[in-house]
Amino acid sequence: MDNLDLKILAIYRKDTKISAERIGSTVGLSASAVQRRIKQLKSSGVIENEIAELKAEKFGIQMQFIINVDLIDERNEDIRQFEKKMYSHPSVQQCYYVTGTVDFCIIIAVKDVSEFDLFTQNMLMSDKNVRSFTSLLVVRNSKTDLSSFIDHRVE
Amino acid sequence: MDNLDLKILAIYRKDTKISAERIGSTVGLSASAVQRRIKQLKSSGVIENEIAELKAEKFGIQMQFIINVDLIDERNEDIRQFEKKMYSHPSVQQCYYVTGTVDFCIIIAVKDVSEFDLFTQNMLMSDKNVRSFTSLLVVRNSKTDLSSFIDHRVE
DNA sequence: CATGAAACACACTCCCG
DNA sequence: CGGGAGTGTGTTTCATG
Repeated sequence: MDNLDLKILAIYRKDTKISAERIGSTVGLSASAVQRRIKQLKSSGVIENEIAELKAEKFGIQMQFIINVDLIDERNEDIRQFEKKMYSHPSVQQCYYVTGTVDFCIIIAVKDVSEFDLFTQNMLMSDKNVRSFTSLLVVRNSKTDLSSFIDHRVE
Repeated sequence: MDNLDLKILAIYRKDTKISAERIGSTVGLSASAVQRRIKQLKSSGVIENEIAELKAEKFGIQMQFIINVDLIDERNEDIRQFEKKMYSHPSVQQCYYVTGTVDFCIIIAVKDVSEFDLFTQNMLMSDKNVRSFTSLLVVRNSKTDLSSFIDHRVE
């Protein structure tokens, strides 16, 4: 993976529908070469998958919460069970199993406060293995993921 | 947006390279109809963008941390400034501005502990407006985002 | 060994019934 | 909505350096 690959990734990552010809014209390569490299990046696993990001508001989702959860029993089995329970719920976006002052950091997306309230009641308060949890309401969040990482490494 | 759209989204969201014909054969529609609907979903903004997910390990990234940050001054200007600073750093994946016991919840991806140490020194400890912060090491995390939300709503 | 150009195949676009 | 002709894109092959 050389610098040309990074340049291609920096563009392609943000928009997988862009044509290889356009990428080539900005990185200084023919369309064929760009397509070959993208294909190679896929087969080598650098590009894991190509997905569509959906606008949550279009589904009535208006709020996000970050919830830090502290469990009582922390055996491997308990951890797995809690994880599975979280991922089975449609509101759970992310479920991080962490080490530190808490055991889990989960991010949920809900319609309104009452849906959040229902979530905490049905998924956390009623769980005998949940010792405590604290919630943070997300006011603003701009996704980036690996974007800046790649962009900072190009050229 | 009807149930057919949801069915299409559930498939297309996970793999934007799948052909409309294959989607059509599973949802019971012609390729033309599927393409029309996808086009409509894009123009209406339900599909925000189509991106590639990259394997962090291929870039030497092995660890993730969740850092909860408490600021001293919380005027709009201070908030914006801190946000901007975070997003300018290549290790920052997510930066949530939240209300609750802390002001920010940021998620960073780094190569090793020393890179994490450098981050806290250069970005947090040296920041005069950072009152305190606590870090959580991510042990395990399976991405889902809106996946389960859509999948739960299909049919 | 990777590149660029050309022939090919496939998927999307658009129009029409 | 489904099917067809037309267009554009990715794929493959080949010759070149």
